[in-house]
Amino acid sequence: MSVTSTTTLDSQLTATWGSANTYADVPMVMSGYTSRLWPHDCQPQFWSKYQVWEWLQQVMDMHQIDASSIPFQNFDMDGHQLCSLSYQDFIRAAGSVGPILFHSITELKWSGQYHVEIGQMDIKPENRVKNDLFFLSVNLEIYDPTIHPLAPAASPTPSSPDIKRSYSRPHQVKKHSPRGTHLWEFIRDILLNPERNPGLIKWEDRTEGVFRFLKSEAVAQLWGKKKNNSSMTYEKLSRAMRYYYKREILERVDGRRLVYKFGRNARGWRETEK
DNA sequence: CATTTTTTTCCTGGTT
DNA sequence: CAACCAGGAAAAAAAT
Repeated sequence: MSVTSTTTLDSQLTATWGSANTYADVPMVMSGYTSRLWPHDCQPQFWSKYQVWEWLQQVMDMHQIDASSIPFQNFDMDGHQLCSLSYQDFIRAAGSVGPILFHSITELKWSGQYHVEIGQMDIKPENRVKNDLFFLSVNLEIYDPTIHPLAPAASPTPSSPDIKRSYSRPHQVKKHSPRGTHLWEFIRDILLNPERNPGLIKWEDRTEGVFRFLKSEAVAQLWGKKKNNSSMTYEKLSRAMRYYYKREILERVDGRRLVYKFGRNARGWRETEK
């Protein structure tokens, strides 16, 4: 293969997101979206201890903070208790990471849209480690816009002995697509996180679910980063996108290049989900 | 561990 | 010409 354009998208991306990813003290406040996706009753207030644990892991992951830097024991509580903690409580419980956690939970509280699946979750410590290594191995230091609030994120799950699917409820969560590891979800999550989406993809028609890639190669690069595949290209990514037509996850939009449209089988992108 | 689903690679050929 | 779009094939990766 001939390595054609080796234009460093890295620099382009890092330049765009720049230092915004260094969380000295909660810089960007996501005041952006007012969406209320996922009508799930998975608001932090109702989280189980286990879910609180997951949330912790995810936040740590997305900020690339070593999980051992905060005493998890301090968060041995359920969602209700977690939500009642004050900013100071967070500082006390997690030190310098406190603000980040506080910011995260605050966001989740008012937007009530996290969506963690308590059903079946593979619980393997290895996954955690694998994820951490993944992040560490990534040369780019860009902030992955897809791992925030509504994104289930790549991080599968940490291990937690007892509390597995303890949560009662006749028919557990029916969803069977954990992590947001699918391409279309990745794309969706970028669209849903405008604050951290430096013009990579843009809504063309928000209510119709039409969007357009502004920086095709950059998105491919980001996708590749997530899949730990540095040779991802838009050419290849787009092939995968085209397979979604058949499954009606995407609808074809011809004529306009780099434009796609969510189909009836794509969920979670509407501002006011059913 | 086997099967099925998704994604990745590669490619030929057409289009903007 | 460069950058896309369309799909077919086949292989690799992920799920289940």
